[in-house]
Amino acid sequence: MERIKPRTLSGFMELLPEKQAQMERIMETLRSTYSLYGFAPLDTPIIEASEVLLAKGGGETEKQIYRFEKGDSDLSLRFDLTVPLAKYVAINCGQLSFPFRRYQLGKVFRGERAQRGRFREFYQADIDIIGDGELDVMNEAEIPAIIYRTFTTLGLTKFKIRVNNRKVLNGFFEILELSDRAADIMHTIDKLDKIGTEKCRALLIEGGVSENAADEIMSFIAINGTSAEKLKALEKYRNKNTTYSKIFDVGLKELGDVVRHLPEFGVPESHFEIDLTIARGLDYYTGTVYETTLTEHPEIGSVCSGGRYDNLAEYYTDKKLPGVGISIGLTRLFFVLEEQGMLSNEIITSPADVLIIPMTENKAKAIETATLFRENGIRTMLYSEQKKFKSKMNFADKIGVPFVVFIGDDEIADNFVTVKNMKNGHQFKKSEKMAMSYIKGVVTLRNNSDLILNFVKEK
RNA sequence: GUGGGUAUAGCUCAGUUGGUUAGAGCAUCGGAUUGUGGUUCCGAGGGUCGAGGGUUCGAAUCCCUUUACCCACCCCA
Repeated sequence: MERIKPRTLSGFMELLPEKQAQMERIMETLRSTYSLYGFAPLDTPIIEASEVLLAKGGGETEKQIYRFEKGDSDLSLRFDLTVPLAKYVAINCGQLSFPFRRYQLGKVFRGERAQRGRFREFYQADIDIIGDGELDVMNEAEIPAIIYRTFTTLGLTKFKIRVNNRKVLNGFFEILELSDRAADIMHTIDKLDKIGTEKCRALLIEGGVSENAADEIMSFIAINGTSAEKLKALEKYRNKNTTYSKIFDVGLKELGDVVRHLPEFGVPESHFEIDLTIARGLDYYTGTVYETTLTEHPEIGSVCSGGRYDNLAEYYTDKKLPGVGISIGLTRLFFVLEEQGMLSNEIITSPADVLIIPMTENKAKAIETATLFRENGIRTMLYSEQKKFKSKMNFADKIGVPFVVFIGDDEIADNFVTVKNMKNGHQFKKSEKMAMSYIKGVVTLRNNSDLILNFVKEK
């Protein structure tokens, strides 16, 4: 028989059981943290009608989307969780209570070329708050608090949430009479970090911006200092918008409000900053935008970003649904943590808390003990294979199970079980029930004290 | 989509100017050792050298084509 060489597609992450256990633990942490802020869980299909996903049309999305036909149906794999949310809210808005807060962990797909830290299938962990017609700016200040708590709960300390406001940028461009080029300019300054000021200025001029305007832009985004100092420096652009909307002034007030409330929400000054170069590629953002990077690993890019949008579902409904949300690139985050050796090896990755090894043909007591353990919440594996003793112990070692229970003829005759602590090798005889409560106690203690990550290598 | 690199055992890789039967470490399996593991020792299995073509007496090695993967750009989480 000709065998086919098994392979996993490039850009698709597949983990061994131990790593998967760590991944699942991180996902649990995200879910519980999101829940703390009153977000409800949501799940939507991975496949949608292409016309729904591509309602906005054009651009990178169309190039990168996985699209196929099944019968007469034109179908696509979702490339983010925001568009499916828009669809969901448009369909169900009559039955939802607004502001609607939902979180969603799910796989998304992008048919771009894979590279370091960039995947074609990856998890996003999104939260969004959707308002009915209106949504207070306070929600925009709450979002970074959730990012902060999520990351610190995971055990991360070295990250920075960078905040900006699109209205500030758009208002500024309006002052320079460059509104028609706003998207291009934002795109260019967004790359400042990567390409440097010289090249950034050159690109602006190349894009048709006058030298004077380019210098204005460069000095605008070069504003530095603390958040308070930046806000103060921005005051000099106030009242310069000629149009009725006064968009810069509105944006500046929003940015000030957000920044002022962040410490009240529990985000320390050290972990956020105003960064006037943050623009975000997606053009539906209209207000506050966020980007979070690991300060020790800037090369990997943003691991969490998002922002405020005014009209989530405009392609599906007349209803005006403003919102704010962020997305954590979970697969990328996990990839960095794994690569940097930051994933704790203290975490329990064993699929079981105890392995019961029958030492005799008479398996009844072993099975009964397994049943008793399971009824009491102990993750129990029963080793049924007819292998040599050494093989059985090797198996116990490999899965990293903390306890082994032997049940042989002696145990059956005198009605006890032999419990062995695999960490220190200690071994003792106990009644089934005593063994059960002993193991349960130790396991519970370990679970609660477990850290997900260790940062020994964080300098 | 654009540019560069790599491809030899399950994994990480050696393999000389082209020359006998292509090697190592790790992993796997068996034995030393049938109620006490991680160590050690001994042994075994495992390869159409990515695929196709060419040059040559002879190709893992040189040439061409192709595919896959990796890195970077674009873009993004």
